[in-house]
Amino acid sequence: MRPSIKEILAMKPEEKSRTVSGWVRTRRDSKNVCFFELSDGSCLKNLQVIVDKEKYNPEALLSKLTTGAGVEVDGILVESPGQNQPVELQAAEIRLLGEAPADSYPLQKKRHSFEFLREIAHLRPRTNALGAVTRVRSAASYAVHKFYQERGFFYIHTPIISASDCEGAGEMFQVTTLDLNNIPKEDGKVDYSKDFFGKQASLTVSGQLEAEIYAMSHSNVYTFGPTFRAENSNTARHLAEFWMIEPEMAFCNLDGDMDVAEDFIKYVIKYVLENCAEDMDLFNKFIEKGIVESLRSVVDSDFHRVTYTEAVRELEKNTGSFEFKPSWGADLQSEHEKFLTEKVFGGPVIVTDYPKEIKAFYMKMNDDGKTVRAMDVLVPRLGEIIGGSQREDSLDRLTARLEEMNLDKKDYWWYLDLRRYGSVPHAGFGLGFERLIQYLTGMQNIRDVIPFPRTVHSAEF
RNA sequence: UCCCCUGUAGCUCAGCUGGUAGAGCGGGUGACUGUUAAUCACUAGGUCGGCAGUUCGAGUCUGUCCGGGGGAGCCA
Repeated sequence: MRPSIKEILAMKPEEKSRTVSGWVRTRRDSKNVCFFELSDGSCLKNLQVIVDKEKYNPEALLSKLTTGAGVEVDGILVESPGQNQPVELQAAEIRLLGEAPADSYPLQKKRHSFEFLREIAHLRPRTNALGAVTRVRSAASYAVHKFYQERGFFYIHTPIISASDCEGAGEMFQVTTLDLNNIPKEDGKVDYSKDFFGKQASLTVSGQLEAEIYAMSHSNVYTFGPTFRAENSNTARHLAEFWMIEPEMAFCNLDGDMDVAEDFIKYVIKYVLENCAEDMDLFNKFIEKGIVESLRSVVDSDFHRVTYTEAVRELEKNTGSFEFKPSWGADLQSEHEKFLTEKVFGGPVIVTDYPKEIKAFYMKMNDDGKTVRAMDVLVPRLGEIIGGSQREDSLDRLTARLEEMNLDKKDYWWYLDLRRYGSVPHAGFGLGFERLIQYLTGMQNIRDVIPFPRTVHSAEF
């Protein structure tokens, strides 16, 4: 393989000729020289190529070196007299591989709005910002695996298609091979015995319950895969298809859960700051001023930890600044979460021990009988980035909770078996990967941190 | 799903109380000490989101549909 532009930019000037390939980002022309910059996506910076027209002047070809064109250049890497780059390529021969006619190519050498770029998601990774997001997302993915693998966690592939009917974490996308124009029915209801799986099936909304199975055999496990929610939500932080990381730890209580969550977020931040410095600099300058400094301080300080009850008490001191009055028993509003992270604590906050009524059936009950061992990690700008809990490991209490919430025990037979055989304390959480990328980059809309966003009424590309 | 804002040139927008359209950038052409958001000059681009209505006259007012954005809820 030919060296990437990232590698070439780190090289010293050399005598022999080399070949560089990439796409033209910008061109500047004057009488005797022509400059154009090449990108191959390997880094934010471009390689400047200079054509000395007195030595080499393929006029017809130069006019086609417009933004977006794919080219191959033979030349010598020389020291650059310019200010912005240590080296540049002195072109000896240029081959146009694929032109990009300037009168129709949508990307121009100017700033574009993210809204516009979303409409051309097939071309937007060629821009500086989206290109940087792409590299940061890749680095963060690697850091996720690295963090868990270094700690002896096993990566579990939980199913994408779920027929277990007990996830209940949100509206689900149904998966079917039935002919929707001619649905088989029995007693007026859909006859799912005729469907592919012989029962109703959906895309997963969480891998947690299956991850718990493996936590009960391999102690520490994690999942990292796509997740689907058919909610009709229309915000800058929701997707119908998103990626979620869900660790699950046996012999672990809520405190251990919080420790892992905090270490995990800090680890990924640190990894990205160290390995994507150039891209982070772009976000720091143009997307969210000061983000690098604020992320650094997050790495160097402890997350604040408060109980739900304490948080509500804190909010009640400032009732005046809210549209919705905080009150014990009600879920925290977005404005409350923002207030806690941005005004009260000025950084990430972990809120624990929520009222059982506003949390899922599987969370471990506290001795007070009113609250559960839940925790949400809230961060500035975004709000909730992690939701987790210690799981109820008592068969009796879990059964009682199912009954209280009118859920059918039969649907949870294998989940209850985990409490019937060798049940031990365990805990875990779910982290929305795109929200983490938003947090890292400062990108305001979640649709711009995933290559192909799926949202209500939108599944283009 | 609810509330608010918005839809004018390829892009980002201006267009006051109704009189059939402008800028910057981008494109093209030319000029130009090696430029780097290059610079300078000239130039071509628009059934003003769709439909219907009020009016002598609608980009501008009304209704409606479609698209986009922000906030809320649901959550990760």
